[in-house]
Amino acid sequence: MTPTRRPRATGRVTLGDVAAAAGVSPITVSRALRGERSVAAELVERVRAAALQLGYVPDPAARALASSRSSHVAVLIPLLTNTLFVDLLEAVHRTLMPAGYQTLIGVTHYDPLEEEQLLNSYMAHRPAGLIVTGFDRTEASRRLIAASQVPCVHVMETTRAEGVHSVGFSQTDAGHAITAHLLARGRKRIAFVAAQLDPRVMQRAEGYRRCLREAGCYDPKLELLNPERSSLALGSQLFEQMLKAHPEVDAIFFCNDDLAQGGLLAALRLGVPVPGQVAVAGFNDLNGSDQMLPPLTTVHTPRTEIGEEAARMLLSLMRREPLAQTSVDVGYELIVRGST
Amino acid sequence: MTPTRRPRATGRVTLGDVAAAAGVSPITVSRALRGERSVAAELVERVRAAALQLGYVPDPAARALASSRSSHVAVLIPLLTNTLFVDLLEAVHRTLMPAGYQTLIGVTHYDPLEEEQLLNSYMAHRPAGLIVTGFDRTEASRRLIAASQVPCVHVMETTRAEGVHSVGFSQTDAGHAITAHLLARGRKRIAFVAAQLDPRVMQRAEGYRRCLREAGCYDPKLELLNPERSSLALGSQLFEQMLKAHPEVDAIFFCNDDLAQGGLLAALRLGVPVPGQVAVAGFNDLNGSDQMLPPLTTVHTPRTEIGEEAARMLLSLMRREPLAQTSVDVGYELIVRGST
DNA sequence: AACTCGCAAGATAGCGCTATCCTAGGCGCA
DNA sequence: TGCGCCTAGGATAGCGCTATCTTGCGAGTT
Repeated sequence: MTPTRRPRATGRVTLGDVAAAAGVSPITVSRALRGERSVAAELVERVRAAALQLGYVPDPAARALASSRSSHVAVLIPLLTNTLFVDLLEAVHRTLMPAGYQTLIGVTHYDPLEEEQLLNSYMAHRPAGLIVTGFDRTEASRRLIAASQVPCVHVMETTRAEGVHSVGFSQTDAGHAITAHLLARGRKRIAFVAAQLDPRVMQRAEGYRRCLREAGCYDPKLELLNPERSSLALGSQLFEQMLKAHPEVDAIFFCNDDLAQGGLLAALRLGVPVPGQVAVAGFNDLNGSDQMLPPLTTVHTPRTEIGEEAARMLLSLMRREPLAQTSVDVGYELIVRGST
Repeated sequence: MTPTRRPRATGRVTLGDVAAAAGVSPITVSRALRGERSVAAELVERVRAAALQLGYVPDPAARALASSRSSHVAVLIPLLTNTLFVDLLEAVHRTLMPAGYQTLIGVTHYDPLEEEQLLNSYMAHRPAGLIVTGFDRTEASRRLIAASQVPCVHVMETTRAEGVHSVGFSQTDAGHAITAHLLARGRKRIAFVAAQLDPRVMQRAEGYRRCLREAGCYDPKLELLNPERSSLALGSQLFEQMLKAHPEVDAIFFCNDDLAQGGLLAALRLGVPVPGQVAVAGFNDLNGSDQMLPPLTTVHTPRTEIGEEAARMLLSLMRREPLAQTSVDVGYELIVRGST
C-alpha cells in the first residue's frame, strides 16, 4: 500500500502524452511544435501528427511560467468609444490572433497616469508584446517599457528616434493638406475647431497654422479649442458658437469627424448653407461622414493599415526577425466630398 | 567548486521573498493575500505589509498553472464596430479590472461557428469566467461551456432556464413598446425595416408584429428585412426603397439607430417631412441620435447597466458566492424625440 | 589515429504559485 | 483522563512547460 497521493487530475492532454505517442522525449515535442530548427524534419512530422491525433493544445500558463513570456499582447488605446481606435484594435486583433497571440486591451482615456497604471498592471503578465498610442506618456512609463525589454510598437504617429518602432502618418501634414484644400477652394477665413486636444489634435492644429501662415491669412482668433470630449453634440454647439463670434468665417476645419458631423447638422438646423456660406471639413473619415448632408470632406486615416502593419511589425520583433524599417509611414488620403 | 547551474534569474519578487520578510511560510503568504479565512488577522496584516514593502506582484501565469484557473475573463461579442457592444464591453472591463481580472475580447461577427472556434481557443487559457451574447450558439459551444465548469453569464437577453445566468431585457417587449408608441401617435401603416437580422433583431420584429396584430393593422408587406450589415448608408437606401414600394407608409420602425439615422438623412435629402409624412423610430439610442434632424425617437438600451451587472454577477459566481437571482432584467426606456 | 567541433536529442531542474496532506495544539464531552 | 474533532499553519509535491546542461555520434583536422 503506497501512501496514495493521487496526482491532480486535470484531464488535459500534455506534452508528455504527445511525446509518448510519438516515441520521443517531451522536450523534443516542445521544440518540434515551436518550430525550433534543431529537430529533424521527420521527427517534426511525427510529433505534429501525434499532437493533432490527441488534440493537444499547449497550456499558455505553463508556457508563460517556464519561459517568462506570455502569449499576450497588450494594446493601449485612448478610448473605446472612438471608432478610430476600435478599427485599429480590430485590425491588430485580426492579425495577431492567427499567430497565436491574445490581445489584451487597455483604455487610457488620454491620461498618461492612467496609462502608467495600466502598464504596471499589464507588465505583471509578462506580455510578449506591446502596442501603444502615440508618444505622449510619463517618463516612468517610458522607463518601464524600456526596462522590460518587451517589444513595443507605437501607433498613429511616427518618429525617427533610434530604437523606437512606430507606424502612423504625419498628423501635421494631414492637417496642412486639408487646410490647403480649403484655401484652394477660395476660402480665406478658415476656422479650426477642436475638442479633446490630445497631442494628435494639436499636431493637426500645427499643420493648419503652418498652412495659413504660408498663405498669409492665419488668424489666431479663428481657433476654437475645447478640452471636453469630442461628440456630435459638442460639434453642433461649437459650430454655432464659432459662427456667432465670427460670422465672416467661410470655412471650418473640425479636428475630428464627429464634431464635423455635429457641425453639419447644426448648419442644417440653423439654415446655414454648406458649402455656400461655410465649407466644412473633418478628420478621420468616420462612419456616416459620407452620408451627411452634404457629404463631409475629410481626411481618411488608414487605421486598419496601421493596425495590421503594427501587428506585423510586432510579430517580427517578437520572433526576433530582422525588420526592414523601424518606422512606417502609411500616409493619409484627402477625401473631397460635397461639404467643401 | 559546485558544478554551477545558476537558477534562472528573473529578478522578480516572489511569494517566498514576502514569506521570508514576514517570517512565515510561503503558503501562508499565499493564503493571506488571497483572503482565505484560515489565517489569523494579525498574520494577514504582517504579510500585507511585507508584500507592499517589497512591491510584490503575484504572477498570473504561476497562479494559473498551479490552480488551473486564470485571471482572465473572456467576453464574446458579435461586433466591435457597433457602439452598443463597445459600451457593454467598457462597462464589463471597468467592473472586472479592479477585482484583478483581465478582459479577453472575442469578436464573433454574429457567426456561431466563429464563436465556437473562439471558445475552443479561449478555453485553453482556462478563463476564470465567460460572458457571451445571447443564446444563439452551436450545440458544441453549449456543451463546451457546460463541460468546462467555467462560470458564464449571458447578456442582452434573459431566460428563466435552470442554471443559466443572464442579464438583459426583453427585446420583444421593447419592440412592442415602440410600435405601440407609433400607434399612439395615430400611425396606421407602420413599417419595420431591419438589417443584420440577428436573433435580437428578430425578437424586436416579433414585438412589432404582436403589437400590430393586437391593433388589427399588421401587414407583412410592410416588413423589409435585409441580411446585410447595418449601417447609415444601408438605412438611407432602405428608407428610399420602402417609400417607393409603399408610399402610404406613415411610420417606420428601424431595428437599429444607425439605420434610422440613415433613414432620417435620406428623408432630408428627398424632402420627405419627418414626422409630418413619416414618423421614424430607431432602437438602441446610439451616439448622435439626439442630434439628428429631427432628433430620433428610440429605445434606450441600458448596455452600461447590463455590462456592470453581468460583471458583478460573474464576480459572485467566480467567488462562489450565493446569487440573489440567476437572471436580471434591467428593462429599457422609450425615448420620445422629434422624429415621431 | 587522436582530437576537436558541431549538432541532434535527452536528462534535469526549475518557473512561482496552490492543492493536498500532515501535524500540533486547543476544545468539548463523556 | 481520554477520545474525537476542529483549526491554524507548515511540508510536500506538483501544475505543464522550457532553459540549461549533458551526451552521443559522425564529420572535419592535423
